[in-house]
Amino acid sequence: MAYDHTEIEKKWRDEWRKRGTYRVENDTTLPKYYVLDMFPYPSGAGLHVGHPLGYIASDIVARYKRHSGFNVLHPMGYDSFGLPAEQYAIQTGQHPAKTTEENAARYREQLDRIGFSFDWSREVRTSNADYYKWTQWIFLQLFDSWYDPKADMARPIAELITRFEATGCQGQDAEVLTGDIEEAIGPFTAAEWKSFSERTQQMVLQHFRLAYLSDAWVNWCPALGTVLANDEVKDGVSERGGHPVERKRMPQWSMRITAYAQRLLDGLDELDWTTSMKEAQRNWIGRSTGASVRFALSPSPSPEERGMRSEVAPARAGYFTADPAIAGRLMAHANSMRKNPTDAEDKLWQLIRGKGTGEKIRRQHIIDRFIVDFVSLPKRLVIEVDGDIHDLQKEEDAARSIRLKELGFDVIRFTNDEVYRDTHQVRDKIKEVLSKRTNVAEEEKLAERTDVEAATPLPRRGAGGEGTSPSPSEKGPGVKGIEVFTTRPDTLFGVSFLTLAPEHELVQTLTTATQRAEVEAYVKTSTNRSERERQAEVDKVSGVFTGSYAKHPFTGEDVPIWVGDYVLAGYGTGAVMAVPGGDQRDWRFAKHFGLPIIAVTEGADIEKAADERKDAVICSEGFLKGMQVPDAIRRATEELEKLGAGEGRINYRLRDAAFGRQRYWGEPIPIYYKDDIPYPLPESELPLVLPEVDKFLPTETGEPPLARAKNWTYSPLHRRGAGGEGSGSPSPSEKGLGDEGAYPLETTTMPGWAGSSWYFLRYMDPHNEGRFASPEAINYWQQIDLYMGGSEHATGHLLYFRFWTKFLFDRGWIPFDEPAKKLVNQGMIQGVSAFTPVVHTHKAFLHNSDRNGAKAPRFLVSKGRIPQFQENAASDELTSIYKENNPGFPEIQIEEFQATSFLNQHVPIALVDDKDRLNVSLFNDWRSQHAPDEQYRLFLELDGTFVCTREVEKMSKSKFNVVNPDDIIEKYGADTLRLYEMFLGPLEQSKPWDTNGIEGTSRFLKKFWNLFFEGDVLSVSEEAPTDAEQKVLHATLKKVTEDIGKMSFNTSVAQFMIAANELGTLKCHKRDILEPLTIALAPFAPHIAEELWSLLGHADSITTAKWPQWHARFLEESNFSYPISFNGKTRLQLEFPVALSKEDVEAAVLANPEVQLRLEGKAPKKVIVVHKRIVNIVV
RNA sequence: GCCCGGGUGGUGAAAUGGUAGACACGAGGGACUUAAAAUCCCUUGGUCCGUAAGGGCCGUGCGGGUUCAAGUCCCGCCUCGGGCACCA
Repeated sequence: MAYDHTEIEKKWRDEWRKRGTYRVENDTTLPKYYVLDMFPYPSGAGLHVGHPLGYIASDIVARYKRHSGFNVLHPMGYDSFGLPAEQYAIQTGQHPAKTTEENAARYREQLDRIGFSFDWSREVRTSNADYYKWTQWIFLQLFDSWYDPKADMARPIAELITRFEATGCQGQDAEVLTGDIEEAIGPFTAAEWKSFSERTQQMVLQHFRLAYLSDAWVNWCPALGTVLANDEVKDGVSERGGHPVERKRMPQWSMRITAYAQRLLDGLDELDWTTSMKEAQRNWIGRSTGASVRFALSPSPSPEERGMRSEVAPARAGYFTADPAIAGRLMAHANSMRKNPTDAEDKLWQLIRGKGTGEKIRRQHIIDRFIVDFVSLPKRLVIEVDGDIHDLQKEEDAARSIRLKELGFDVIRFTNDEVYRDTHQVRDKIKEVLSKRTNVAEEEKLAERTDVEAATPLPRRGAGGEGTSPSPSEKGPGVKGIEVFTTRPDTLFGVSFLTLAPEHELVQTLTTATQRAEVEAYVKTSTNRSERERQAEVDKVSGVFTGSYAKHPFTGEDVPIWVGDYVLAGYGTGAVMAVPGGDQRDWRFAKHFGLPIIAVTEGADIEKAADERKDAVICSEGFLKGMQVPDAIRRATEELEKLGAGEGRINYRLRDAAFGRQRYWGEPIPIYYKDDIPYPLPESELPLVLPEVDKFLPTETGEPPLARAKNWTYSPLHRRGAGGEGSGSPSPSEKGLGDEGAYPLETTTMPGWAGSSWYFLRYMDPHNEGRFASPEAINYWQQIDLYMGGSEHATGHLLYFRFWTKFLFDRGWIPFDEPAKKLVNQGMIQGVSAFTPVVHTHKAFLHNSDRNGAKAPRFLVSKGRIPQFQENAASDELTSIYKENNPGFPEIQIEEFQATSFLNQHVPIALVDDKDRLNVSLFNDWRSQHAPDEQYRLFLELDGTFVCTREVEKMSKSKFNVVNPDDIIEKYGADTLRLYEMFLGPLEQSKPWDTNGIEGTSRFLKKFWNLFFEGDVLSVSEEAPTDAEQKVLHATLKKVTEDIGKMSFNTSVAQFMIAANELGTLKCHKRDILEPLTIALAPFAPHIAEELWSLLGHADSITTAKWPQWHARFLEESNFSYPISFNGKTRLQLEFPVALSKEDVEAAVLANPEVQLRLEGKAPKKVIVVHKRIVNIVV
């Protein structure tokens, strides 16, 4: 009977479905094994042959483990929220849910055809509300948690509040602060905490929550209309689509992954992941040890020089780090100023509040880094009432106005006197100005945004606001100066200047009047430059002097402070101590601006370059002179600590992860705003279902698409959902929120990585309605034993995945803190692309010729004729064609006709045969469909064929090199496809797909099938196997068993081939051989194995069969054929009994006449005999 | 620039320091066949000597080294792929 893959595979697909063969129970009596493939995004393009590679490998392991007595969890589902479906929705108006559904159905169909043992009853999709309910729930847990560095774990935020109420946040306790704000928040007492308004308290808490709202620099991608996480940006463009990305500051939900930096690093040590994967994560986390060094400011320049109040600068200078604390204080201050307005302010407020001017006016509002007295956000008008103090700071006010102007605000000022004299007149004046101003289209957005800003203590906000004169606690000992981070404190004596990032918050403060214009211009241009531009110009040195000086902590000398964009705002403190003698970047900066370069290490040639060696001796003057670098680092750190000018410090490159997306197709963030402060939706309100919208675009005012939804609000007293029915009584906490009505809901949605950060847990218990997964299920299944997926997820998914797992562990929801014990990356299967060389017409025609409107077809040149073209031999031919096509251009001067340069144009690989010959008629058909308007000419070989070129590259639709598994399956069957993908080479390696090779595995299956048949009749004998047959069987079982353990599937397939070939030669049709072999083959080729199994008379599925053990006794040989080598070169083979001792082998070898002949009578210097291996004779 | 991987026939590749190229594709030759497909058999790293049987030499990116023995270990380079990148 011939092997009919189509019929067999269909039969067993149906049968498996019917029988529920792959259904997995949470059966706790069996040992468990959890095999997981990385979550696929169901793209519209469907699967190509590269996608299933990892799935096949993991399926083999899953099936093998099942044969070996494990209860195996091997689920599949879809990461079904994401940008492509949404982009498609924007273009076509199709709801992303619909496209996603269709794509998933197509994926399912394709996956089913390959014969995977997935338990589809456990399928999860991130876009299903019963799934994302729990994604939202986890978000709420993150929002409700802070990271306690003392316990080194996440804790409920309630504990923090209790602590604040009891002891405030002081001294040692201030260390509790994590991440960006670690050092920034000023201490406060319990009493102060209690006196804070609800608003202020919530803002302080934002600094601690693991999911928090802040104003942050983000990667904004205008083309995608959303922010991107760092790992989604590659080389300054978006990973998806390659759109430019710019830096932008905006309110943003973030995840405090930085709190976990050290644990994410440490955890790697115990994981069985590839080194490259671990290295990528280590790199991304980027831990570096060094010291923080504080440079006090040199005596401040006079107020005139500085252009601002002298007391502000040093005080502010105490708050040098990325500085939410100041903002926190600023807000608190703004609040208190609202409560304690000046008389004039209050007088005016009473008139203009409410609808007094026809516009909503806010008072004491933070804009950028200033608190303004009054503002109309929609009309972008700032109203200032100046007290006497302003007379002293005209210049600062001017600077402030400039900054506000940049942001689109105009400022009108009134003096106290004016207000006192006639408040109404002032009001009318304001009304008049307001009425002339156009309402900024983004009214709503702006109002919200700035409110959020105001509600959020912002990093790097600080200096400059009037009335923010520092409290006593901000002055005094707290004043530290400029803090820098360095990994080389040993080079401190080589510091010749400091450099601040242009975004550094002290730049404004430190800039002297004379330098102001230059600095501001510089800061402006460098912040406006896109990331890409900045990256492209890394070799360009730029910077500007602020005019100020800092004090060297050891020498006390004045060190000039510069601004330079080679310093990154986001790393360390955004400031560096420049050691041009020891750091190449500093060196280039110093060279460029003629700053002094001090040699720090012995033997350095500082004229040529900085010396960055770490195995050197310090030579700069000072107490470190003569010390080895590592010793000097230690000593310098100690000295800094003694002086209170710094301390040892560890820095991470890892940034907090941007979490919100200004997009529709994602999980809604379960947050509502009351008084602009984010509050968590009560758990009972989950899931917060993604609302329907009329369009999937941002609103006219630039708000995310969710803002289009009707009633996108939350009313504590009226339950959301299901038409307001069953309005259960609100919980006490809900009551506490008051009943003012509907609060706006958050309009950004979660990023793609949210749902995929915990999906492995849901598979354990996918239908649980009361918990993300039951503790029983989690305790049983535990961690993933084998996680299979692409290495491109090294710094994105896999880091967040580990982060959420650690978090859930901290809060006691799961009993382990790493998701996947073993990780294997399958390589990429590349495509083979075919190209037709095309004459580069610009080179050919446009040379020195007037060519307006001239047309020419594309000249496609067969590979073999290229040399002829390059020698210009075809130019007459081309010229005539060119003239033919341009009858209106009789006088075209084709001065020099050269077709020396060729471009490669993709053609579908399917149109090219295995000798690279193009099927011209199919090609013509394809062209007429694909580019009907474009003319072309083919230049054939002399034999009339057209030969293409080939290249291996990524498999993708646009390169016309995609091979669809469906086609392969139709022709050869799924089992052949599975075997071939495994046979192609080592799993981890990337390799090109070449369909030609598939014949080999296809033949193998036929041969294997034929072992069971004689002619057309099933013929399996019950005869006892011979030793030779047993040897084939057991050698195969041994090899395959060992290879599966090593995930070396290509060699196991080769071994199956050897077995089939040898058993074929032996004409073996014996059950005792074939049956175990069939079980061993089952994980690789499940359909044919299942069919043969049933033909062997089994009613049960082969998947329940026990894995056959191999026995060494069948592999024992009585003789071994020793290779006899002379000086390591094998010359002959001699067979001896295995039992023969080394000495006997040696004697026998030397006695051999051929060996004697080769020795030419000389005695060998040495004879090495390795038992059952080799004999080497040294002569 | 830094950090990871790789580099073996025409191709995909195999090889606990112990016979380099298993297995497969492709190619060449042959059998069966009216023919083709399918199937089966033989040859297939390069090169030289030989009519032949057979034999010699060279070969795992390059150059050194360790060893009785190196694709495998060590040192230095070249090169391809991936990750990170003014990260102080």
